[in-house]
Amino acid sequence: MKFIHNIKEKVKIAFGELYNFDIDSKEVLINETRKEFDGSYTVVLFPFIKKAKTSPQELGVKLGEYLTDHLDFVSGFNVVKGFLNLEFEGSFWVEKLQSILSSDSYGNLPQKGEKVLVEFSSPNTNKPLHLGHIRNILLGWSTHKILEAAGYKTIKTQIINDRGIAVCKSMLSWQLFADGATPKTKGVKSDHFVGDYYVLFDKKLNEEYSKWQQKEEAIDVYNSSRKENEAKEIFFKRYKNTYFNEFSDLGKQAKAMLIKWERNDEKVRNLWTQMNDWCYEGFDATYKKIGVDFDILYYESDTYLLGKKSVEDGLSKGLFYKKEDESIWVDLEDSGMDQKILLRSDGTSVYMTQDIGTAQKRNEDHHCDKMIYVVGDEQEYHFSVLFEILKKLDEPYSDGLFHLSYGMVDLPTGKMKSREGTVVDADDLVADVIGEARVSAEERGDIVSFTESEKSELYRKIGLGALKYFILKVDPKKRMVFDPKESVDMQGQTGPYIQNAYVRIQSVLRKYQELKKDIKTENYNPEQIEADIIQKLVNYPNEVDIAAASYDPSRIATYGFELAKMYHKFYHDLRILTAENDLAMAFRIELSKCVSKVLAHSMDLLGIEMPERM
RNA sequence: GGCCCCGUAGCUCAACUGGAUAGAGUACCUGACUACGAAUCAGGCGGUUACAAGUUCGAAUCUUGUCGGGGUCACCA
Repeated sequence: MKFIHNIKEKVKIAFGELYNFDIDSKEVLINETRKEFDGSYTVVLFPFIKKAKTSPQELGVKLGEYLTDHLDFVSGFNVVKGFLNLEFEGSFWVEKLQSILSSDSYGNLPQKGEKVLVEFSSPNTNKPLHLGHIRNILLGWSTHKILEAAGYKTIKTQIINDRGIAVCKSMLSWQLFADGATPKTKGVKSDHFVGDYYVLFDKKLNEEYSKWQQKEEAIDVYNSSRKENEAKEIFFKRYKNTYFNEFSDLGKQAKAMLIKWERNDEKVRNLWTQMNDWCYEGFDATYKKIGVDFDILYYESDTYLLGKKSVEDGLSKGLFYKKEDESIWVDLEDSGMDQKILLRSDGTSVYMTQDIGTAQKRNEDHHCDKMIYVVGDEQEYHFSVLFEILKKLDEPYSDGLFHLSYGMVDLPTGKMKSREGTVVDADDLVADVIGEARVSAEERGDIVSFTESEKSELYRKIGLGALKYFILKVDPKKRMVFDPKESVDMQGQTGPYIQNAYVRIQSVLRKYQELKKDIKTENYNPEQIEADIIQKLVNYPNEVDIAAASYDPSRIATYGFELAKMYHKFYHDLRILTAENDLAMAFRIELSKCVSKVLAHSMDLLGIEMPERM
């Protein structure tokens, strides 16, 4: 977008020459002209009318004349209120198209020489992935693609929560109730198999809890700990966690198992390895289906002891403090936060300790300039605290930390609640969208020549294209409603709509191959819609840059739709292979090629693949 | 209750970070295939940007207050 910069510079010079005042060229605001007016780009004049001591109209005309005279690509102008609309030479757009066409990496920005680590997904190994993970995974994947395009080196990682009481629940449940069953003997996908025992644990615990509530012990607890007027039901709902920790037999067993795990008990460790392997096998299948992978994995079982040393170091430097009971804390009240515990009184670590250690380990491993954490917005406070602590510790990467916080995914019926069984399973979801794509594709019947495996590959591309677009088009930080019916729509602002624009172009290009004409297009004078499309194409690198800087894939999603929409209109209004003359045909082929390149590039940034036919 | 985020067409989302008459999709109504692919295109309907005040040339966007929704305030992760 160098020419935008040139315009700004010329505006600065013009103000000096015409009105004798000086500005910074950065103060000049240039927008794309709204489509109800003539012109391509618009200079906003309001900020300068005081200094110019004239009316917006006169300033606009003077400046417009100056720019038309001094910039060869400006062919004319019009002034509406305080807006100077600049009209561009057709040859300018034709040249721009040529330069996009000849670039084989259009949309990839120059290398920035920085390395960024992107953490996403990060599941627990006690149940399969669900819709919430899907939003996380798609955002993380897309963010890494966008950063790569923007010139960063990236490392995709996750922290796998493979230990702790939740994992022990599944393990214990399997040990008590499975009677040696395996995913194979049950014929169930292996991560779902593990999840089933997690659910079963909760069921058994509830049974145990209900029985306990009849006992005298429970009634004593109720009478002594309830709030005023609190009904039994409500009290016991609230009390469940305490029950688990203090009275439950299953709870005792699970906690005993956790302790054995920490002591490296061979039997427990073997069971743990087995069940985690089942999870990983299932997760990998899901990742593969979605089309994502990771460069390096971190496991909580390896990292949960990290960070202690830094806390001790921080303590000796006086950054942290120790209470009488030997627990270690940090005081962040100067930064508007609380006091936070970093090490328990018994010397064991907490979540925060671990995250400090993990960040340091990652930096030692990869020397990152930035680290992006894709984690739901319920952990915003945790990450502001973490980042503040890392700053206090003077970590070299601490200015490059970012919590890519995204809103929860709701269903039309409300929140997803695992207890109420309304959680949308990731594998089911993926299977549904692919199934829906099959139905739509078969209705259209343009794929009879496809083999079975080509067909299923196509359904996968279309179904996932619909799903991914549906989720990524929403601004990450906003909570979103996921309507399963709308997520499989293939018309309107959807992934398949964009894929369809691409497919149409491929079809035209295939036919053009047979004609094989070689015509120079530099003398072509583009139609309005053609110039508009080129303007859109020219803006693409800028969009990539902004999306990278704001970690926001939804910008790319919107861009892709707008470009596809313009192309569909162009395709409808103008003829390509049967154009008025060979010059127009050649130009429109070039334009189509460029559009298909940018569509494919932008959708690739979202993890959406383009079929050649559909 | 303290702090943080959000509130835009019936529904799902935009609005280049303070710029023009707030735009798309969907749903509903209408028109365009003996067209290079109709998963398309064109038109209609739909808004006091939750409400109120303020800041200025100009506010969905910034400030304050009210109402409504969510999150978070563990020696859990």
